[in-house]
Amino acid sequence: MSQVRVRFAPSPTGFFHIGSARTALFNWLYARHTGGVFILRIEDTDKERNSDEFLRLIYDSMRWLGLDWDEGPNPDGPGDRGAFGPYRQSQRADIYQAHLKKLLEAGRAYEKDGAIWFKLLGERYEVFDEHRKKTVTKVKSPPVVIDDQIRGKVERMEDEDFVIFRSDGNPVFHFVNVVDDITMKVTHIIRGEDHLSNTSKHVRLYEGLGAKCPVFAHIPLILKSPEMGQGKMSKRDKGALIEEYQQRDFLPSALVNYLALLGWNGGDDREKMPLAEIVKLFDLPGVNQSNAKFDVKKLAHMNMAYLLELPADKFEQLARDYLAKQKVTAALATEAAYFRDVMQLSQPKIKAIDELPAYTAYFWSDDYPVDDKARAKAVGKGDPKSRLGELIAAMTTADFSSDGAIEETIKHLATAQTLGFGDYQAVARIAVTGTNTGPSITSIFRVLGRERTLARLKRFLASL
RNA sequence: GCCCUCAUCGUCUAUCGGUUAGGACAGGAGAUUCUCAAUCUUCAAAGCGGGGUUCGAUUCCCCGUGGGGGCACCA
Repeated sequence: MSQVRVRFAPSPTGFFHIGSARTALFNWLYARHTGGVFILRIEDTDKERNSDEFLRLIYDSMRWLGLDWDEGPNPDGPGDRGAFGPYRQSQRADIYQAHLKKLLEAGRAYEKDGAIWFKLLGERYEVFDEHRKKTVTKVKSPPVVIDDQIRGKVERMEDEDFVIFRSDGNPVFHFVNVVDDITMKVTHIIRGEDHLSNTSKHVRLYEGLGAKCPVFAHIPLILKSPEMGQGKMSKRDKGALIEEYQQRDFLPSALVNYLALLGWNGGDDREKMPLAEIVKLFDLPGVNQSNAKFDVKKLAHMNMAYLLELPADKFEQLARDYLAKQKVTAALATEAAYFRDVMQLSQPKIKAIDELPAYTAYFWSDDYPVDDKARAKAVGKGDPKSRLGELIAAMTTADFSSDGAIEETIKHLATAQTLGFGDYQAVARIAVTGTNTGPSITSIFRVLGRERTLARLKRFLASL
């Protein structure tokens, strides 16, 4: 069998969202699985709504997700890669004209009301359409049968001629889509189920143009999560844009893994899988038929799982970039070793990189926010003044070289006062971090060092 | 309104006629522990309804119901 050629064909008329990303991913996975070709085609025939900004966003999002294309526009400059270009519809006008000419000559297209219509084969009759409140011309023809790789056989009646060139001279989606797929030799069309009803038109166009139909595979749609409401996920929904996850520095590998699982499974219970494994297992029969609701929580969990196993130096770099982006300059100004220590404490504790600025604030400056509720709670029980006093005394001479040493010192102190470690931990934590959450108090002491730890403990004691 | 499509825990899903209906996220409880996470153990949680077919249906068929999509000189 000849090589698989699939395409992802977005139009730069809006933000790049989760649904588009998943369609792109499934096409990419199928190409990689079969050793085929993945084509990126830009459907920018709608001049009114196109923008370069959105085009840029498509390139950026695709590259961020790691969905590299074998053929398509060159995102970094003019020109294309691939032998079947150009890959932007706005540059293919002559190709559409040539195909239109073919249809015209074959008597399969005609002009009416300034537009050009595709002519279906069969006996014509007039009927009044109640819903549209007008008389329409119908054509008697056998139903179109689509043999869909995911849906099975789908029958649909296509019984009205339809416009292929608007009166302004521009071709419509159905026409350019089919012409491009023919001329780019696309073998498998993997796209959202929202196109299933259009497919009968496309099949007729293939026939009209004397081309063989590709294999169709209509994948289920991604719906809003229950919190978002009802219906198909749209660009307006919160959490629907790829850009958002990119800005929050989610790990693309986690997002890709999550997206792959939305409507597909590899046949067993495994969910978290390396991309290579997904590529190996991915196939069209493994794709579900029912729509899936997007679950932000599960995505967050996936991201955490990937974050946890990230090599420390990668995490550190990611953190540095994010903190720079968020203009947390105090963090970037710290010594490399100190920065690394803080990151080592943070990596196992946070779920996403964007928690980092708040999670680590007290490491960068002595002027950090204090959680009043946590403060009241920590100070409200026992004898915080005495505990702080004892702690200051003990820490003045303590060994700060390891967590264990600090822990020993505090435990020793606690035993001497017939108290527990916790009696010191709570008040120490609020004193040096301003919060009641975070890494272990011993490691916070160690990383902050004796000077800062003592200064903060004293400052807090004085405020009581 | 017409056409297409889908239907298992709250959510994502496994099961390809015979299972104590499994896993994951979220939720509850517990363990661990210096807090919070993580981790481990554990609990609760599902076959939309009605007809068939069959010795036997979550699984196959039909009818409802419900969800989703499409019906443009948008893509």
